[in-house]
Amino acid sequence: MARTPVWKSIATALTEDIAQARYDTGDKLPAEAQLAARFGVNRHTVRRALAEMAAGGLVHSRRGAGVFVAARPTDYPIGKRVRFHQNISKGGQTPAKQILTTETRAAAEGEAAALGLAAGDMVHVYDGLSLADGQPIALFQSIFPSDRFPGMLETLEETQSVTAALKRCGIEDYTRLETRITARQATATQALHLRIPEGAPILRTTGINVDGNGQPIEYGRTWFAGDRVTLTVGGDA
Amino acid sequence: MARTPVWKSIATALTEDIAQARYDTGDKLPAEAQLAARFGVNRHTVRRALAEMAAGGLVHSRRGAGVFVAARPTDYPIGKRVRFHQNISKGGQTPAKQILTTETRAAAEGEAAALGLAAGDMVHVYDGLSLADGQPIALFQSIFPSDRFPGMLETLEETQSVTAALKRCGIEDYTRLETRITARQATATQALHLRIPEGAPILRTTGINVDGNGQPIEYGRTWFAGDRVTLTVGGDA
DNA sequence: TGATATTTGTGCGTATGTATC
DNA sequence: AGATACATACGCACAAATATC
Repeated sequence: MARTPVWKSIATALTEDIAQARYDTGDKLPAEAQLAARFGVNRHTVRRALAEMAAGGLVHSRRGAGVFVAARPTDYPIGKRVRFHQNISKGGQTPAKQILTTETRAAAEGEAAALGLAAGDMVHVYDGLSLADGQPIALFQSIFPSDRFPGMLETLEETQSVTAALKRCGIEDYTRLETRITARQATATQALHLRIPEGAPILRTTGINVDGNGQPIEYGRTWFAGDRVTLTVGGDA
Repeated sequence: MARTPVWKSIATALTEDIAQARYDTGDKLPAEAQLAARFGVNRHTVRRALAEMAAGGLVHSRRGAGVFVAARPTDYPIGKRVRFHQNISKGGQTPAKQILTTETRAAAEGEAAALGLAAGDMVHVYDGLSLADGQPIALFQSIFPSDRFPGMLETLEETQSVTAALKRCGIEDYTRLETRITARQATATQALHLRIPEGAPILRTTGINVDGNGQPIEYGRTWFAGDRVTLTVGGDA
């Protein structure tokens, strides 16, 4: 078996340092020469690690000045009420969304099952990109029964907010039944959107949101950039 | 109503076979030609069924080798009470643990902070491997304040159970404060223990367990093989 | 303002192990 | 087995941008 490249372990070590807030956002990392000394390697090897982290958007360097922490991993609470806008704002970051596609089509088998629909029933599909402080955090796909929310897509394109769109459809509140989490590797398209290297770790969550009567109203899948997000369970859930 | 396609019934028949453990994980299914004979259909029809199952992740095929039963992802509930033995048994699988190392040493900075200790206080460290149905699913490290649980390591080595060891130390119940989840890539050593390719996606969770008075008693980190585990939040949490 | 030290960016050369043809 | 390509890692030198006194 091939052993892990030194530059990769250095990258994870530094990533860990940043995640554990040993370096804060905006802080300058030690100079490359110092890091090379600390890890006992050549400066090139440190540079390879920093390049990887820069590709992931974790740091950025300024010639003559130093290497700076671009972003600390965002905390994203998972619980009964999952609201993107709230989650990001509460962490002191600025949330934003980009619509990739919206369409209305027949539900696939798994989608229909999740929403309690019959196979072939129509659904609204909302593909998008979530950002925090301008940096892409996650790709998501939200699926709604179109029977129940006929004119929903227009509101969604206006406000980009699931909560707002559902509210206009008469849903005052909704809660998350269950969230399922697995780890995957980024495909080429995912990597492109999230601006991470291909094959980088991805947190995939799937969840079903229900209205007050326990009726499923949204089947959502989200692919988080693993380096930039920490999902949290409990605490304030 | 159109009657179900033949390929679909074949897919469900084979899925049933796998669910009833007639074929175990990792087993090779009979060759497509043999399956075609068994079901009395053309090989193309069998292939359509296998394609559906492969899309669902149930099997995967290797050209020239055969079609193999993919490991069924283990559901692992994350919530207030996280118990490895319970979690695995409830899913109908057989839990097991392997001790890798146990030691008592001074706490690192982050560990001390998590447990509410002073820097340099002594802690018990328990490194191990968790298995379900004989297949490794996670590496873990549990850290306990040694002041409070002096003779804990012996019990731990006997029973391999955190819950049992804590019980013998007078802790009847404990709950999880918060769980933090990120995605990483497997290092060489992790890959070796978990028997996954290096760089494969890993789910890393960190959590703090507290006693009835909210006093931290365990700081635990776990690295799940992302392909083999689905963390679930809510539902029965 | 201006000289100087620091720090990143770039280029070239060398060596080694691994995978592939 | 041999040839070839590729990734990793080290070492040295210098250019360019920035910080500091």
